[in-house]
Amino acid sequence: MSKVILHIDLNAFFAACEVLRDPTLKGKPLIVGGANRRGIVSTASYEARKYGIHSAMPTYKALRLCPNLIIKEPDFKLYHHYSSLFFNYLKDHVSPLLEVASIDECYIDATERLKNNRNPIGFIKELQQALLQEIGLGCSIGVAPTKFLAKMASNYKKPLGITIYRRRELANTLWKLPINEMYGIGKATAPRLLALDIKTIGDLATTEDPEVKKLLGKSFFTFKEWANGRGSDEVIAEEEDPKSIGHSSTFMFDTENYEEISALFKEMSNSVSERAKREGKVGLTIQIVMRYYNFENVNRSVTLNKPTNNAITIFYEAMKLFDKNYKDEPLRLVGVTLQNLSDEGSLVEQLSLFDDFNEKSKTEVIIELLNEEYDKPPFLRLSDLKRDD
DNA sequence: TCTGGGGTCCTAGGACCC
DNA sequence: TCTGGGGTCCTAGGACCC
Repeated sequence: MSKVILHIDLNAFFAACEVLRDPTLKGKPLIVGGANRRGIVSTASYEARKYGIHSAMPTYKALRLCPNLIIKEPDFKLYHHYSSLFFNYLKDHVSPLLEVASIDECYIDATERLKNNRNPIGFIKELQQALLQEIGLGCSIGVAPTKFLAKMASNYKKPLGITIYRRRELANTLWKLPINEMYGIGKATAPRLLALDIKTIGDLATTEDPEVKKLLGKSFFTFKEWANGRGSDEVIAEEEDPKSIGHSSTFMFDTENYEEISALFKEMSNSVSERAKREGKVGLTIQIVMRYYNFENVNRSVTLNKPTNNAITIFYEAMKLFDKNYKDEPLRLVGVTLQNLSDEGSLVEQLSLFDDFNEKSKTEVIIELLNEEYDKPPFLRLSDLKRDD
């Protein structure tokens, strides 16, 4: 028995929130994004899109396209507020069987809710209107028997679209779309599929070409199932535990300055620690990312003996990774991520505090204490001190 | 004046164990 | 002599999504 899955996607969500806070912005070209020299557009209002402005475009380019563009720096507290209103409204009025897909989109299993409804499309139209009138948010809704099809359907018409994908009509609907519009196929894979003569989603749905299988690996079967209407229809209401907690930041200007770099590592480590503590998580693995001036990314990670969310430990391990791996070239971004997360206070974490002193060399502990005491970026490199003496 | 920041998942090689 | 094969963990890189 087929289910009725809805995918609901808020239109230009961040920009819409800004308009709700300041109604004088309504109808004006507006973006939410970075306002500094390295900022990019996160969301463009539909008025701004008329100028050719779109997400991921550098802000200075957007400004060139539309000199009287209004720029708002992101305010995630505001967005989370409206996001919660949106999800709660849907849980109350459609079904609690709601899966959050991101801050501005979700899946709902509406099978039960629509079972005895003689006019399900009418219900969905009214829902869309109600979200607009009562919360002030426009959305596009996809209706289909699987999550993938619902997602593709909501994407088909924006803003304020309602699109239905039925299994028996796929060959005349979904399959006609160009391959780059398929969820999961991005800018690296699309051209390679085109080179293998896979031009549409229908081409992928029906191919058995071994070259295509080789290119997509395990995903080949997943994508084929999706495109043929046999993807998952399980809407999972529980929110999942985060698998990693990370922060990264781009320098205003590329830098090779050790003090500047370590100061940013410290700031990122502190943010990671704070958030991990707030969420009651500890992590076993600490990863850093260094992005060089030429966009080359280098990741390095280390797995500890015991999980942590301590700011000093995270910072210290991050700097050790940095010292060991940094090649003296200008950096544009650094980041710190805590991985391999578990719940704080779980058994694994209850190991003796004395382990700190057994597992670390005296030098390491001294550096930690110094940094703790003065609460400033440690301009000490580990190699500046002699080990274990 | 090129290109943010938050994530998840997959692949592939090497270490290590049995 | 000069060599197996499976499983798991760790690490690094990359694709993709919002």
